[in-house]
Amino acid sequence: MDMISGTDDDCSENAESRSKLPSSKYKGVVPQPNGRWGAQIYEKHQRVWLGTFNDQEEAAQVYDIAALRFRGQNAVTNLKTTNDQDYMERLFLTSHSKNEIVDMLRKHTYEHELEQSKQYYAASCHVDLSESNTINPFSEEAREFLFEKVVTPSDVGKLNRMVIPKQQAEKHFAMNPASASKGLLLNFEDELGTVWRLRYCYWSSSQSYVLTKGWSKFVKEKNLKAGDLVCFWRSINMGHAHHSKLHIDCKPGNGSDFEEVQGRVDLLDPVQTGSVVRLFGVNILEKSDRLYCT
DNA sequence: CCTTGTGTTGAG
DNA sequence: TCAACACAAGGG
Repeated sequence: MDMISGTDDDCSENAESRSKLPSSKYKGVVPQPNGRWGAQIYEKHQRVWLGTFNDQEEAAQVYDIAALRFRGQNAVTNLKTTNDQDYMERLFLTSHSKNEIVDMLRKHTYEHELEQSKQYYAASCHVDLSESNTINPFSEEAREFLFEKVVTPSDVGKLNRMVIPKQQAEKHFAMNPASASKGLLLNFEDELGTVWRLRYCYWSSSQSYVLTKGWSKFVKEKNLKAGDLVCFWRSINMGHAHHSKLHIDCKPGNGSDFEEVQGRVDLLDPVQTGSVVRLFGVNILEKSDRLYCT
């Protein structure tokens, strides 16, 4: 019934050393002359070789990982269900360059590195979100911190908008007068690679810059609360000099209500008391440039 | 040697 | 963008 590409039945090794190689049922998986399996993915008219493996499933799995890294969460995969939300793995994938992922796959060290990172995330609670003006040496992209805001009750309320502090808006999101009334549609990518399309416009009545359409969805899905931080940054793709992407990330505030938070002078000064942040379901304490578990 | 993975082509 | 095929490069 289940004749899986006759590894043992159709090519009975006769004098016909030239028999056809068995095809794989998996995408991105190709047979090798010695009976092993190669994995490959194409990008930009070019093949990217992912290595050779003993069995199809292993090769297919490798293809899947590459596909998720190269093409995002909507990639067509063999075995991996894109639904199973492995937060850690997605973060792991998006925080490594394609070359790094490919190297791991070729050297068969991906699973190990992933586990290593999971341990690291859980143990040290380190994450490189919202680090200012830094370049991640493991990424192909340089990141430029723009600004962050502690969201107000009205930002997460029924007004379905977030006010961007005027100074920040004019500095980082310059908008020509023509677009002001209509606004601009901006794409922001979050740390998981999800793209949020937000309308950015100027409200002359209140003389303020705001994110409107799409914002309430962001608030809802990220479960943003007053006092939480929203961070904006820009990545510059080193390969294509002129392409930069906008990014948005958020993290919980320090657990107090917004009113309490407002009363605290040292809210944004981690040196003073350290702020508690929940990451991966763990409360962590932020001190200087490193994060520690509480 | 044997294995990898590139060159290449043609189908979709 | 993809797999099929042939075979040269490369390492032990």
